[in-house]
Amino acid sequence: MKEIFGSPGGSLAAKVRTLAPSMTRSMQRVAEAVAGDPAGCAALTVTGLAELTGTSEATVVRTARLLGYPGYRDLRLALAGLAAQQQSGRAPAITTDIAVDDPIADVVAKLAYEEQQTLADTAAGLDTAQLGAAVTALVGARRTDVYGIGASGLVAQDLTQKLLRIGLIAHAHSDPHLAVTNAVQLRSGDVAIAITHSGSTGDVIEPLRVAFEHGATTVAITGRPDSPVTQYADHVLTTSTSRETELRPAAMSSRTSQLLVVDCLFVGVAQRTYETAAPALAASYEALAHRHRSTTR
Amino acid sequence: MKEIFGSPGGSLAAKVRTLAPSMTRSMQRVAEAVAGDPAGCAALTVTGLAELTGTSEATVVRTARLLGYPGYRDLRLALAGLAAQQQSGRAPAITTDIAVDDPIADVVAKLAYEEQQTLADTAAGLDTAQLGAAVTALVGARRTDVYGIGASGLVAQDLTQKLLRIGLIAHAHSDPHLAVTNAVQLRSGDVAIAITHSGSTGDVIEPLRVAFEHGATTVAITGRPDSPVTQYADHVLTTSTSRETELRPAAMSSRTSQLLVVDCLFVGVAQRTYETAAPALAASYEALAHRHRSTTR
DNA sequence: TCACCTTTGAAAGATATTTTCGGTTCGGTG
DNA sequence: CACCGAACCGAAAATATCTTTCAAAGGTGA
Repeated sequence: MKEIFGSPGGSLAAKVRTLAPSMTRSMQRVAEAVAGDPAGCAALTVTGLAELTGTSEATVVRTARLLGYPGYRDLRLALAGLAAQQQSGRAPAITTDIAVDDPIADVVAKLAYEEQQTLADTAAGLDTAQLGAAVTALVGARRTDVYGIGASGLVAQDLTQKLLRIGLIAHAHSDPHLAVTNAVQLRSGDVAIAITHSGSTGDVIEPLRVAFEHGATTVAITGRPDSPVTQYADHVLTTSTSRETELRPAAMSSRTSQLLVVDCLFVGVAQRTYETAAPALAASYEALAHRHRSTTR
Repeated sequence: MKEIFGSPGGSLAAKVRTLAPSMTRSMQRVAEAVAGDPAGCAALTVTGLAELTGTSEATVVRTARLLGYPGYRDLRLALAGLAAQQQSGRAPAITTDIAVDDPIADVVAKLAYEEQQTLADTAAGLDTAQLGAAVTALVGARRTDVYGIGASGLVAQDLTQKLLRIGLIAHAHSDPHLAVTNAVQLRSGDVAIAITHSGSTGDVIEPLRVAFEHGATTVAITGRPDSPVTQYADHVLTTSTSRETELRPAAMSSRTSQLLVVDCLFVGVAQRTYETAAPALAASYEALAHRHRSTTR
């Protein structure tokens, strides 16, 4: 029963134990060092390992051979692999909240992890039928107004910027008065989108209501599918709500979630209007090129 | 279309993407080979890899250096580690680009996956020392100016909003003239942050340069660590660059990446100023409460 | 077009690995 | 106790691999 080396993680230590009896004293010293600290040994050259174990290069090579490798070089590569595996094994230790005294590296890891989680949740919870309907509405719209305030306002602008780039007519409003004033102009065939995490931001609901009553197709992007904003929404796109912690305000994850939804809308629209969207994207890219100092070689 | 990139090999693929622009043609060939097949390349000697990529040993070594290793030997060890990880680790999860005729559900899944990847890459590539230094500068700053244009402008605003919420004095500028005008006011102890994916946006570099020359501590958040903007930056925070596809403009992933960096800055600052930040966050939360109708139906 | 700078690979130089080979140790034997 | 042979070991030579140098090729801007 011979095993294929390379795949099993702990096979090296086992192999050392098995073969130890047939090893000479100095070879055992080498094997021991290797089994004891794969990562450390992977960083050493033959000479280094020979010195560490108080033996010679020749012995190290002999040991490597006995362990089944063509030479020390290959043993070393295997050790590096082993070390990496070991390391990755103890990676998922980032389940706790961010603490005040977390080192900065942990903060990065935890934030990244949490945002990834948020994305996964959002994708899983998004109703693709509603999304498709919203895309259809956008594609056929004469004009599109997007309402959002605070952090959601930035998302609204993001969506607007993107839609403009593919030739749609879109405006973002963060001023409630102007938003309502503009909403009055909307009529059937137009689209109004409200972005609010809580779903209860009056300043955003109001323009959506007006748009709704004027016959526009209305979309709500919210984390609360049962909130007030949805009563005026033809289509509701639900963002995920992750628990809020003291150092990580809800705004952070809701933003991530909202942006994913907005990206989906954008790509959906771009797909459906590919004929015009593709050249438009290319054109806007071109137009920006001269704003960048040329650094490309 | 082009090649079907397998699952990205950890952060190496990301590093390759980030550094690709600053590579010469033949170095790119090498980098591509390495990123595409870490396991295969780990089995090759310098000469072998040089032949495989149709280049010379010298070029291979140069590439290894650029990727951050002292030489090819070390790159090779890293590759072996990567290969082992990849093999034992999770399923390949191969993704193809978003196609024009992808059903909407696929679009959601692919976008979510790619953004998650972007987050992981960003976290892996972020220099925590630089991040820590930037946080320290922010904590001690009299005032902070943030420059960003287009999509990056929204990120700038996001950062500003957050910093304001914990009591720091911060302004976002997307008007180049006003940005410069304000930059002149900055002096030692102040902080200026430039956000630009390409690193070559003149309108953002200019105010940073002015701030730099007036003695402010300057930070650049960019996807191109070797771009012009970095010459005026005391601290450089690198965002990840994922490959751009027709339906997924670079702006999308760079935004995700930038936001993570910005969040890290924010949380870092909040940690260090916990005594004042915590009540400030609570207060702003309170202040908003009455803007939300309490109707949870 | 020319001058200048970048990129590149061939080959020299430096390291690391493998092999060779002779000395040493140890156990047995006369 | 001296001797012998086999296994063990490491110094150093031989080889393979990696790194550096340098000059030619290729490109760029004036």
